[in-house]
Amino acid sequence: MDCPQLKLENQLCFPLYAASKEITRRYAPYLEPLDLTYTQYIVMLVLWEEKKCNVSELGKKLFLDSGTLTPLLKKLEAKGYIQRTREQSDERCLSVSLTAEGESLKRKAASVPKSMASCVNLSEPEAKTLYTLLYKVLEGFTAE
Amino acid sequence: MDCPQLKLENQLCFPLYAASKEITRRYAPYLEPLDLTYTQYIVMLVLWEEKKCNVSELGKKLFLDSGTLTPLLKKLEAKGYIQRTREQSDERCLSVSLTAEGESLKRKAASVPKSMASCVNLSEPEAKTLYTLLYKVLEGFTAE
DNA sequence: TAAAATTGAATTGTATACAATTAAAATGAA
DNA sequence: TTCATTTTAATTGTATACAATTCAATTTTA
Repeated sequence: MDCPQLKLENQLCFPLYAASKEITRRYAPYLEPLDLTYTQYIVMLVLWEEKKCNVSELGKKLFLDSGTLTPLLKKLEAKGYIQRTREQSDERCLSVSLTAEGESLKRKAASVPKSMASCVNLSEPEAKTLYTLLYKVLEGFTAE
Repeated sequence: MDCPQLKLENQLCFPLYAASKEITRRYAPYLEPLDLTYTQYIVMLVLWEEKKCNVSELGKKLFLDSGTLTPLLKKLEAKGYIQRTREQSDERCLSVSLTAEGESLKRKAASVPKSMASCVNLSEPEAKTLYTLLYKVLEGFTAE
């Protein structure tokens, strides 16, 4: 059995998987001064934009479920970056919002994207193409 | 603070992270009949090509370390797909090779790539471009 | 309106991931 | 040749991920 389609080099999934992991790993040194992991960082990105968000909204935006988010949000709360409160109007919903400390952390994070961009060896147009193709893959999925 | 560079939509890392996770997740139904997870599957891809490989070689090819591979390889051994033996010439090295059952699993796996490709909503040239850009990112990293 | 269905988080269980450390084996230098 | 160094896996500890289940709150329906 030759099966060229089973060769690692013929998979599209693999460089996607490997590149994603490598990028996440290389974020760590830049995120460590903020006391954030990569996943915690993208949650903070949403909150810096939205100010307030419940768990299911976070999950939809970030492709994460409550099994991942619940413990992660408890950690962010323990660090003092966010508050978790039940919504008055619907006690099922957990509302997540920034503390003053969480808000001020945004200033320290401002330099992270530039530092990371310099790690990725792509030209601006290449990066844009990659971005577009990745979103096309994602949207092709959500279409189901 | 406006900080456009901190918006989720301006990150290249995020669609990479999300698309990778989604693809991995969508492999599961196709891999379940093989009793393989995604990571176990890519280990098998290497072994179907190489026949024999030690842990550090696997790690280099797949961007995984021994902390991930050691327990994963023990599971593949427990399933009866691989053998783990110390090399005669250097007892530090653990040689991983296919059993007859692991080898014959290749036949059942042959249809997986085509099934997955149909999940990804890209034209052939788009997929090729994506592939090339992802490897460029990966190679830019290994250059350090 | 009371029961059924749905929704939103939390919990449980399994499987990665990776940093840091450990331990054994092999190599190299004095 | 002996001891320090290096190499290779394994182990430990922390942090995701996600499927499946549970549980409480809300909504829908008969």
